[in-house]
Amino acid sequence: METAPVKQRIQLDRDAWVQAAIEVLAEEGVAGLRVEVLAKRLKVTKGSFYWHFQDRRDLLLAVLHYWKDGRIRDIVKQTRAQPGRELEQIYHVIDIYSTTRSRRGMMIELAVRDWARRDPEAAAIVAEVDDTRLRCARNLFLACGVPMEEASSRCMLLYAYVFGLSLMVYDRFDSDPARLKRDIADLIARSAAMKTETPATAS
Amino acid sequence: METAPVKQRIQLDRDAWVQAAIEVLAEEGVAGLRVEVLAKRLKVTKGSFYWHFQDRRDLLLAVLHYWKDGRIRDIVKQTRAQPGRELEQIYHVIDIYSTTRSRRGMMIELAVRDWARRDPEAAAIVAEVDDTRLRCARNLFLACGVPMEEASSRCMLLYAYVFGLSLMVYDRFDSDPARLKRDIADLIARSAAMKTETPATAS
DNA sequence: CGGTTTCCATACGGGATAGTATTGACGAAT
DNA sequence: ATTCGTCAATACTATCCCGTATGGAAACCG
Repeated sequence: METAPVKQRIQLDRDAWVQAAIEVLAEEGVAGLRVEVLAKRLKVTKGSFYWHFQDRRDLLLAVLHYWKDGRIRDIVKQTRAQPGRELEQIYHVIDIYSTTRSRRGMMIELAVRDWARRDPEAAAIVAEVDDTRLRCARNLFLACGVPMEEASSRCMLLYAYVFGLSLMVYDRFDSDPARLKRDIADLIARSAAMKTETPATAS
Repeated sequence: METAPVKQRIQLDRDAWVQAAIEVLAEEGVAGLRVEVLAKRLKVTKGSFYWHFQDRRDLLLAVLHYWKDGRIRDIVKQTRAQPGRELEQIYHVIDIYSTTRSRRGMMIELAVRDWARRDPEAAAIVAEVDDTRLRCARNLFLACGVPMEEASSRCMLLYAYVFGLSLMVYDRFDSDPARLKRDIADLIARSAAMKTETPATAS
């Protein structure tokens, strides 16, 4: 399980810093992502950090690109459906984002998006990810027989919903959040234009 | 237009600080809300601040409550419809939040929600606001003849959508965002259970 | 084995910020 | 006019943090 028999280093590399940075990002947001804090977490000093990175900004950009690559990899995987099971896959995508299961991923997602509201470079990365996501999801709708414009509307609604949902605090509102989410998934996914009428609710 | 003929003070009071704080909050987020920065913006020094507030936390809580009151006031106003025009009002609510017109308000909204992700007190405030909003919006759906559970789903979808939308960067995705938003509004507002079939798209 | 490279520790300067303590200015009441 | 209460300026301490400079240890190379 060693990375390489020759040249095994127990030392930190750029990637280790980026990984830890993403952890902090999820917990504290970009504002809490300080190099000395990060160094303490990795049990080294800044001396190490400034060896691997030019400055703080350098780390932030690395985090951004690391996140982007991971997201896009996941997206294409999640939106690849066996022919005929596209609707099922749509439900699956909604489910992935709206459950507490992927809490960590959503925390990172929200931290990056908040970051992007004030940082053009982060905004550009989010734009790429969103574009990919929307196109992939739209293809699923198209494969279900939904016309282009409606497919666009529905996939946009889908992603806006899942991100917005994790910004809300709705404990007091509904006693059965599971039912709520199921019904909302139907509102998003079910189109009159669809081939399948009563889809097996992919759970 | 004077506040009071007697006792007019040109000096700062708590409220002036809170107002300015919300301005900074919109621009920089909670993390950027520092007392010295705020003081500079108001052209005074911290000496003034610590007279009006116990500490930074004191200001933050004041901001939170000020925001809550304003939100709830707006919500009840926005969701009050003349009988028979409830559907129109639903479209209006969607419109309010999804246009760039109310950009400032949305920036504050997002800043508070990001804040709430790490601060229990902020989360409690957001919970109150969300609960009020959801119930008010649900009443609109109910008034349209939509059954309870569907009304719950649709109003939740409504708010999650508008917040999520302002987190996304979709410039490249669609060439006609106006049409997109219109169609999505239809997906959210239009129910099979509705009395009115083809509502005049309140623009 | 000695030199070189790689990675990290330490020490330092400088800036931003929270909070306190003290003083000062100004208007209002007596 | 004197006094008092209100609000703000100044000065100071203590942190936290970025970035740099420099030295040191361990691995690697010849």
